[in-house]
Amino acid sequence: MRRDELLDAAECLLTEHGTGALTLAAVAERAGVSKGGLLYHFNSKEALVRAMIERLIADFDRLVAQQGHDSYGKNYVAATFAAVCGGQLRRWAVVTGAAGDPALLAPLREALTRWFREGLDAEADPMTAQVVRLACEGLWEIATHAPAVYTPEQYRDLERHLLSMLD
Amino acid sequence: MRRDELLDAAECLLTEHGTGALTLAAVAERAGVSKGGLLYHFNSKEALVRAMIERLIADFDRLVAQQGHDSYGKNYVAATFAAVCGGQLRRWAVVTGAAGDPALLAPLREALTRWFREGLDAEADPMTAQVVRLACEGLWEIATHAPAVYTPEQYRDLERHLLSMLD
DNA sequence: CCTACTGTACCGTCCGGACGGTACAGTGAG
DNA sequence: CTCACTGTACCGTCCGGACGGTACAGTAGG
Repeated sequence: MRRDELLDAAECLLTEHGTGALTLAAVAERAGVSKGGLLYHFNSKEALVRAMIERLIADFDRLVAQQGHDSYGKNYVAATFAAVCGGQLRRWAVVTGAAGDPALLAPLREALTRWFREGLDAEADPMTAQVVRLACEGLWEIATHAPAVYTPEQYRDLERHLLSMLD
Repeated sequence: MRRDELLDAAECLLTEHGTGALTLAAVAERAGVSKGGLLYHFNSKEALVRAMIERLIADFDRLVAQQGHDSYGKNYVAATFAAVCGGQLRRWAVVTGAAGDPALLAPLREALTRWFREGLDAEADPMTAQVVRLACEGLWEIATHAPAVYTPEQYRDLERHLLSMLD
């Protein structure tokens, strides 16, 4: 699908040069496509950003589902580390892209609420489970903005520790 | 200081209508000032955003220093909850404003690293201390994007719990 | 007389979006 | 086999508008 390559190009621009660089012309050039070609797939800039948000949510849901633990909470932790350590840090970038118009963030807000509530009743210690999920959120922030804070080994230790907190 | 009112106006626009609404004309109008008057204080849009970032960092540092606990970690937790529960959620908005150019975020990245490392050696259980700080980061995210997740009482419980984790 | 503005008029640039046209790979009728 | 037609995937150009920034004349307060 050429569509995905266009979304990739948009994400790259966002992560590398910020929202100011996210123009239709720049995305098109990055993807090796003309501006007209880009607008064929996404008939407005808003549609492009919306698609980025939707793909982001779908990808993470898929990642959670792929983990093989025995609770949603643990799968969520594992998916977070898989994404963060795998260098898939586009989340922040995509979100800033959508920050131009708060309405575009609505699907993400909804997803965030879902990620936070799902399977919480099944947890043995709800308070600890919440702390773990909050820590996962925080991890995104740190990995994106202050990656020097943790080494790969520390990430592994942290993951193990968070998973053990859910036992 | 009139300068602060201008920064307030810019933050309001950012939180309410997103980065797309942050134009010099709009900020001036919101603050009841002419565009010329705004440019008298901040001679470019970049300078305005930079000032917002700097004020954000300085304010949070002050808030941490105002807390009366016996460790930096606890003061950090208390300051986070004070800011989040007090409705001071401009952090996210300000950051998106600066996301137009990643270079503007450098001071914030530095502050984030500092907030994360300061007093970590003095903690009895470093791993737990890190989890607590990560959870604080996550709290910003949740409070900003999914405020319905927690009631005021849950915030209080969560704060008490995080503080107790540092004992 | 200086500081802190106001107000207006304006410029150059950039950006989103619209539009018309092109190439080409099917596909189904006869 | 072929001709007509359809849908997909683009290209190149153009325009209106918004935005950042400049310039400058004026003014009210201390």
